[in-house]
Amino acid sequence: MRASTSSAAGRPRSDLNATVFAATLRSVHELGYAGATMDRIAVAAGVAKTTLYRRWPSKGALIIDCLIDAFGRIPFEGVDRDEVLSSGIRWLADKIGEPGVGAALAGVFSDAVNDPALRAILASRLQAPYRLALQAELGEPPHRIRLLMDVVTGTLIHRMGMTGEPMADADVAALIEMVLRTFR
Amino acid sequence: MRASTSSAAGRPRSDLNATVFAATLRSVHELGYAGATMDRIAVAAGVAKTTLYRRWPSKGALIIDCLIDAFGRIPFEGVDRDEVLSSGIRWLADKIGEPGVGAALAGVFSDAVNDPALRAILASRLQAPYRLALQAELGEPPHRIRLLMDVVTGTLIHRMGMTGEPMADADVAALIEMVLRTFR
DNA sequence: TGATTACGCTACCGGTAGTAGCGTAATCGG
DNA sequence: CCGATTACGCTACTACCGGTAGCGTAATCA
Repeated sequence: MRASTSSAAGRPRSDLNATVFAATLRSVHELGYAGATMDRIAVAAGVAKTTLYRRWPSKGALIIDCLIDAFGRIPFEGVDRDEVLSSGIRWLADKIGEPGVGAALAGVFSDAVNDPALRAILASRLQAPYRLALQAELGEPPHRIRLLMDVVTGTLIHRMGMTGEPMADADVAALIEMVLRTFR
Repeated sequence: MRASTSSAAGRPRSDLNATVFAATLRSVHELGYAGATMDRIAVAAGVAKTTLYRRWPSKGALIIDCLIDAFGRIPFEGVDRDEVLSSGIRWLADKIGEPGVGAALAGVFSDAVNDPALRAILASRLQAPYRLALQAELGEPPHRIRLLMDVVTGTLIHRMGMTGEPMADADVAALIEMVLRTFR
């Protein structure tokens, strides 16, 4: 018996998720979210556009999968709540500062504002895991976690969107200070 | 001598800014930011699409002017900093909760993320006046005001974008509480 | 009345997300 | 080795949107 994830018959999918994700972030970094068209991403990945649509139902879904891959899991570090919170916020700020990640997040977020289907994917696949992990780690009620995520993510994205640059370290420190006063 | 704003010759512009702004917010409210196309806004306003483009250079510019009109000036209320801050945050939350305003703001914000020209308009025409007013009212250094606006606006938009609904009063109160702990 | 400017209308361009269909390549079980 | 099956590349296509060009007409002023 073969591994259950591999179907028995037919040509297997070539292993190009990593290639596509890298090409996606690179395209977004160089051309912006709107400029990173599906055609260009396909060319950058050395893949046919139709192949992208065989694997992801829409551009938004591709970007979200790309972001899930880019973010990974939160590395909870530290012993007390202060350290966990501040390291988590710094981790998110750093990730958003990586080339393409912040712009991709802001772009797909804004697409999701008026696309309920995409919003559902974004909320369930990208945000929910972190919400649950934070809830388990901090032991706060759900609405507190929601507010925490709105404040941290919203602030970082807003800065990125208004300036085009990720938030500077000094301001991240001020944000941490502010959050700690409420959630410590 | 005539009023300096009225040029001497030619057919005068008909007074339809208010009509267009109302039609814009209505369209965004009913169809979302992406669904509110320039064609539809024109039809909703009873105006030709070319007339819109004679007055606004782009859809984003129209939305921004519409938002400037919708927001107006901050009504600073209260005697001490606590009252000024909390009433200001509540005012912004209420405005964002008005039909179409939140979606329009989120939509144009996301357009601006990857359109530097639009971002410049957004920053200078919509955000700067409030930044200066807050600076004068609170007497805080510029980077503190920037952080304050990122936190408040970012949080409200993020909630709106992730849920499709404006932030509930209880959470607005919690946001105010949090901001006051840092900026009081 | 003539010059000037704004408006409505139709038609158009360039570009983007997403789809259809075909030939071909890669893998399986027999 | 062979047929079935599935994935891939490619070309062509649709539908839609932001934005523009050009023309006839309406409104205003000198």
